[in-house]
Amino acid sequence: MAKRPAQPEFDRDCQDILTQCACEALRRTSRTVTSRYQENLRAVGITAAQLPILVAAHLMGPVPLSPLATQLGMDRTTLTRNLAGLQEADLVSVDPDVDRRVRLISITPTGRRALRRATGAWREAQSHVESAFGRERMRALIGELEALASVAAR
Amino acid sequence: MAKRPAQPEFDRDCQDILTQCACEALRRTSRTVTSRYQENLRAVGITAAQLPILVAAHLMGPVPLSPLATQLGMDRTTLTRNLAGLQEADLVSVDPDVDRRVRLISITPTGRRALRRATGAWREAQSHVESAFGRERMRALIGELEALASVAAR
DNA sequence: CCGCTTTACGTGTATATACACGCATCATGG
DNA sequence: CCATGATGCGTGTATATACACGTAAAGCGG
Repeated sequence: MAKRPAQPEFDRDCQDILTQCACEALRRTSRTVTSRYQENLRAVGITAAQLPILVAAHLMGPVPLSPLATQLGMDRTTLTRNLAGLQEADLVSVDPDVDRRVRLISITPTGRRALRRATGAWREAQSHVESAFGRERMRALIGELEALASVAAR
Repeated sequence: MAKRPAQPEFDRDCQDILTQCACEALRRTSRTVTSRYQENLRAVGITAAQLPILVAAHLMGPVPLSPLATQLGMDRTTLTRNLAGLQEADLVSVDPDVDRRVRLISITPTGRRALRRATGAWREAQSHVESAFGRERMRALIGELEALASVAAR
């Protein structure tokens, strides 16, 4: 029986999805790198997703949920869910605002102590990666990631 | 009362975690870019995480689960869970091997048809990003991501 | 052939992510 | 004031991710 006509376009797309797709490359690298950092954070008892939330809560003081989510580039509802765990562990507090629609996020004293230990663990992981990959090279890469995010943002 | 002694190291780390951390930059960009691609794939009925699995199953023929997970740079158990949905939708099949420990993954005819429609939707998203970000620039970025993943891999 | 190790995999559990939908509160024009 | 639209959030649901642990099968030395 005769073979189907070749569809070089389709085959090329399939290859490209594994080797040239920005989404897939990001997701894959994200998985791998997250594991590395998370390994260090495990001893501190916080996750790779919680660390930036804790930091932002520390730096932005009492801040409404939505601006915090925007700052972190994550969905508002994702932040709501992630905050539940941090609140449970008494690392952040969620308080009412004068505007009663708003919930103000802030870091707690316990959270600040955890953050101090976390930054140490984080710097270890960061240093390892910087050493192996190159400090300036990583700065450049992160700059490109920000640029790509800007392009992809709506 | 006297202010606590400044801890410039801690404050710098906090800033760095938001602006210089490879993990956070990757996770954030990954979220944003995934949304963009997923938006296009929605019409096809598959997710951004499912697409590379479908492609790899297509290209690697009947392949054991673990090598497939390695190829995709994801945890073996994550792939198991993700395959459940694809199997449910009859896009991939999971069959026994002569070695009865092994489960062989392959794409189904239905999966191949879905993949054809998906590649079209994917190329649209990919083209948009390439246009806005620069084709060669994106190639370079993806190369750097692969290099970083190699560094972070154990 | 048998016991031990190694390999390939699934499951329980926990967290992460985000869309669709709905609710309460605020602001504003009349 | 008050109706109406805009704003800020939570919840239901579905998927994604991976660690810890357990199980079955294969390999292997004796």
